[in-house]
Amino acid sequence: MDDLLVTEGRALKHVQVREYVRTLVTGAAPGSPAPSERELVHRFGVARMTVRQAMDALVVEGLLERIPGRGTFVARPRRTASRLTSYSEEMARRGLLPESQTLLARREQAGPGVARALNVSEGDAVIHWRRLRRADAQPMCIEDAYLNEVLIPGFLQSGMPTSLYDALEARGLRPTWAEDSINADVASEDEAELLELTPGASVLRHSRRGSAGEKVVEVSRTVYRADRFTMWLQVGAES
Amino acid sequence: MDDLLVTEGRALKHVQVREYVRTLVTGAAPGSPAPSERELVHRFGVARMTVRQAMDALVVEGLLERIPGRGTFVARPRRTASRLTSYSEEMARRGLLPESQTLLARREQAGPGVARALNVSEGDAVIHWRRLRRADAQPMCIEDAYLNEVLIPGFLQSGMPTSLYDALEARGLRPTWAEDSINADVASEDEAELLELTPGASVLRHSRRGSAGEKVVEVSRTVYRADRFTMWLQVGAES
DNA sequence: GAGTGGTCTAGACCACGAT
DNA sequence: TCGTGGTCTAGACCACTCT
Repeated sequence: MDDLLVTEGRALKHVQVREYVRTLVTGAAPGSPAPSERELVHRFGVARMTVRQAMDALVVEGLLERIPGRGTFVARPRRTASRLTSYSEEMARRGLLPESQTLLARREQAGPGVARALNVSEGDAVIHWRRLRRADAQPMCIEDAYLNEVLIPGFLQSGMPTSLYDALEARGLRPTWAEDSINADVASEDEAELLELTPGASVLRHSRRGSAGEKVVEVSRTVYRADRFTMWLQVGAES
Repeated sequence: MDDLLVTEGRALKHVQVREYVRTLVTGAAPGSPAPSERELVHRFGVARMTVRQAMDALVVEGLLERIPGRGTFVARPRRTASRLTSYSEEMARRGLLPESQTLLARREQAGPGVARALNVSEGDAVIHWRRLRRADAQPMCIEDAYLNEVLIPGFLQSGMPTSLYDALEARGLRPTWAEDSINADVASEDEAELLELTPGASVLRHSRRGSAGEKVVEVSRTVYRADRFTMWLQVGAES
């Protein structure tokens, strides 16, 4: 939120110092020295506590590392839990070309399960979006996404986007938090036909409840061809 | 109030204030007010910047939340990515009784795949621990864990623990970071026999590379009965 | 108007690392 | 010895909330 003030001419001093140091430091190799606190005091004509406030923020961010008696240095990037990735991003990471074919996109009344997951009342309007997704032209998965229409009015009318997560991000609603469940199963007849499998072939089922802040924005169920898809994830955080 | 501080002979002032506030605040309901900064200034006879340093630390920890013009309050606990949980913890969470039967526990020479994953050289000594794991007396999964023997000397001789993660934790090596891969498959004949399945039944395969700090401490492959196991996980972090 | 947190100053002394 | 970050002081003004 402080960042918003940078565009204004009257940015807070500690923000000015922080952003100045950030530009110096982004892209620099881990271990490179940052300016010393006293150097920044002279450069900006501010008190040392102000400089420390600026540097503190960057240290908390994980961008800088202080070493008493030596100085302040660019920190080695910390490993943290994965950002939630969209299907497009996932496939791009694997070097595959993602494609999507909308099978269904309409308003529905929320059933009991979807209503509970989306934190809405049964019968409330939700958007149901079903897509067959391919990678390098081969069927990969079928995804049923349910969205809370109250949060994204006019979504269906605005033309369906390529990437759901990009569309949500444009509205400030990209999920940053998700509860997932994953299990192994076999394909139903309908699924097998769409995925070009024989019924009974192995599939991976993935359910997600994705939230942005306090709001549940997405509930989805995806069924993947097990022979083409292995889920990768990183969990935990470096101490 | 001084009573709390007696344990520390020469604690730093901001640490004294921080720990005093922490004791007041732990267990308090989210939204409860913390002492105001000026109140702490008077109580401890310190400068306000010192109090702010103390409170800043608790805010960064996620314990407190500042609301300008109103005060400082106990924060609602933040959602963060799951701690890495052991099998025992996972089953306990589901209300099931975990059991483990060691099928194999010995030193081996690392093969190419395990060596690469564990960051050791091919042929280095590794510990291979294979267990059949049950939940409420029913077969649940087979786990093959590989451990870097250099990090845990005497592990095999010390008697096998019930929980690998507890044993690693006792050595300061509990993984806090993992790279996982998950896919769906069918049981092999050997797996089917141990898991009391028919060959070809659905299973969930889970591979993990778990690290503590910079060290890779655990590489494991686990095969779960799909009819009894659904993986749950939480990803991302609240913004 | 009183109280709160947010920002900021202009100094100070300390422990520690490098030279 | 000199420079570094770590700690600390005793004030100040601001914007904001609550009553």
